[in-house]
Amino acid sequence: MSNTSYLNELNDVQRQAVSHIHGPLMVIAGPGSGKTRVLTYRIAHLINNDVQPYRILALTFTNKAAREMKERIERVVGPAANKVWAGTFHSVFARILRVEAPKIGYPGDFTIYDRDDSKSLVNDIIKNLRLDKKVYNANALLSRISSAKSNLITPQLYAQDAELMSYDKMQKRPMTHEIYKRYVNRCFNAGAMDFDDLLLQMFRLLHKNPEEVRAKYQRMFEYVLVDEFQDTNYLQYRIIKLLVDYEGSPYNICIVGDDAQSIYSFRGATIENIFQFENDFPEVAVYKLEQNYRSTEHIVKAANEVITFNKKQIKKEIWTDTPGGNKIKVMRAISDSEEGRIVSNAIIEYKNRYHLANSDIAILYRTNAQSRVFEEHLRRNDLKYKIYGGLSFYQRKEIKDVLAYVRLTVNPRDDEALRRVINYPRRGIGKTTLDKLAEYAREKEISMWHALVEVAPGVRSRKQMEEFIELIKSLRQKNQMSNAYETVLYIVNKTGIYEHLRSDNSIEGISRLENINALMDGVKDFVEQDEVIEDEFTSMDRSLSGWLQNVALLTDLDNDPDEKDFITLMTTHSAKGLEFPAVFVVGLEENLFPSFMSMGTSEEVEEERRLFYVAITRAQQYLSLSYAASRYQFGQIRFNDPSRFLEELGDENLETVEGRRHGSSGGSRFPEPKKIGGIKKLRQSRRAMPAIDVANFSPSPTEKIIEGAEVLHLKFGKGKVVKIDGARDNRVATIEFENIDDPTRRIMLRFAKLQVLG
DNA sequence: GGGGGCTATGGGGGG
DNA sequence: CATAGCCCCC
Repeated sequence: MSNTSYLNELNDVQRQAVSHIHGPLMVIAGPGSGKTRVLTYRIAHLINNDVQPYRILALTFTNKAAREMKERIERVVGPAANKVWAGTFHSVFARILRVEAPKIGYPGDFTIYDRDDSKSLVNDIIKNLRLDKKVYNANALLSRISSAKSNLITPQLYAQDAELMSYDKMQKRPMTHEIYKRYVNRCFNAGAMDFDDLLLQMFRLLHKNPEEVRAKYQRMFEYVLVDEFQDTNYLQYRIIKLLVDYEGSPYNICIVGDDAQSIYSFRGATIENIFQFENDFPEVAVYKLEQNYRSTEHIVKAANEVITFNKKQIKKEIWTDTPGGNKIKVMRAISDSEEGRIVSNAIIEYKNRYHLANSDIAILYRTNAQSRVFEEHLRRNDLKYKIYGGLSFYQRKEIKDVLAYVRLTVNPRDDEALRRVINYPRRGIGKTTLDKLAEYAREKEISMWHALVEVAPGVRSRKQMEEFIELIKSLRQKNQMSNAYETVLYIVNKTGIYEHLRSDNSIEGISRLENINALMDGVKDFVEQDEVIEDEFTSMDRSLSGWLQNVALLTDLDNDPDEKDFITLMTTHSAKGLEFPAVFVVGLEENLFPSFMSMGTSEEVEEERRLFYVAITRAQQYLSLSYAASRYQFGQIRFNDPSRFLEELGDENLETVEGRRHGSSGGSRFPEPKKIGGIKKLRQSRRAMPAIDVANFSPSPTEKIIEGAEVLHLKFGKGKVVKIDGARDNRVATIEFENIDDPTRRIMLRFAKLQVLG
């Protein structure tokens, strides 16, 4: 046995968990309690105890987590770490399905439909059925379909389920089951799997082939570990059980999780799996990691405090033995843009006072749309930053266009890809032709590609269609003879995409071209990867098809940025598992965090609270929370109360910051907020703020704004002009507003949006 | 029958 | 603020 000095880096509970080799094991791990360390050291420990690396399966939820895990294992055991089956549920199953999918009727080169593909497919089905797409909302239907799949409810079972059917009837969507059925058929006929299918088809594969397939993987995966178990759904748990729960199994299953950090119930995750696990594996050994090594005392205490407002939880209290540290700062901004300014000013101050690097700092928000104002202010202050998520590289139009051709090259039955590019670049195949084609395909239950081949000879746009067919055939032929890079190069040239983009000299056009080039570089890297791992699953993976499968499951989070020292901007969801010396959690307002979409039931609010818990526990030393009194949301100004979560942190952990004056900093049209009171007091004063009917708001011409006029301002509400000074373009109105804390405001008429009343 | 421009509509978190 | 669908022109 090799070096086991890593055991000395662990506390007692951690060490027990790591050294637990045989039988089921559950680790409940609070934030910052060394969960990843336990997981990786346990894998290293297994390898040191002569377990073959490729017989260890470690499932995570993000590629990043999987990659980090591998890197950390490698530091202990060396290159053998690369043979561990560590990856996301989706990527590991996709890898297996590439080999095994033909056993359940799919091609090995199956396409992965992303969310947009699924959505346009559902919309097409709705159109075919002549249903009202306002009633039959594609997103609602997709979430219905997704949750059916995640609960192993087939279209047949769905139609027999009285509860589901009556719910749909109540929602005025009685045809949901029919849409579900058609959706499944259309995906299957296109040789495509959506994200849920990667799990569902894996389940079906194991379930239907107990001898050849299931037994093979049961034997292969001697040890199974699941990270973030609280985020698993029913289907994922069933797959895990198929792999480890069988006659004669060693039951070497280890799950790691924290119910307080369960934030994915919207995609079917259920904490019930934790309770179920204890029932299914009664001999399970349970270890609770509660000592927090990450954050200073006030942060830890506030986190404990806030989570007690949730009824549903496994009792657990995190603690730290390093007392002291800063209190949590709470900052109020008058508007969303002001919030951007306050936060970037605070960042500058932190960097100076605490000598922080950009990379020590993160701004976390509830929704991607909030990133814009921070971006603006950070750029203005020359602070380097990187935004994660949002429109990822692979979701950009030009990238999706190229990928659609790649998909067609690999699998011409891919209807969604075909629809996307059959007329891009323009080749004279319009809506009418496409509709005819689609109808033909639907009647004969064949793919659009086959329809195209059959229909082409006898119709008016014959020539264009035949050209397209020849194009795709030539791409396929090229792919037979060349490597992935050469084929993609051929694709962008032969299809005319490259030419088309090069003729566009706008800034957007140039950036599109750059993106295509970046994509090409990516393929090249992929092809030239020199790492050779010879097994049934990876030896063939340098192909175009392998590359496609790879990128289909990548997200923005997976790209390493060129610049190293940057401030991180990301959603609270994607921040899970990360930590930063200084964290700014922003937009802490009712209707935003908690989200207006999740305020209906107490369960939903509890999930939002767990999300908040995740957010604040990312901070190691300096935590700042901010909220804006007014904010642009959906194209209008909204006034929201400060988030309820701010009141749940325990006042002794908070420090409410006075708005500092930065008179010369300019840029903002809004005066600094003056004295900031306690949050409760603010709440009351805010309530007096009238909601402005934005639809009927129309700014008056500036000459109408004279002394004594009653005016309405979009952000500040109703007020009276007391004075006008300056001349022409530089006129400034002094206005007393009725319902804001700091009523006297000076407003530049050139920029102001004021409506004269009466 | 295809192409281009305009209007209306919807808008969360992610593999 | 982005995309889909619609209308009008070629």
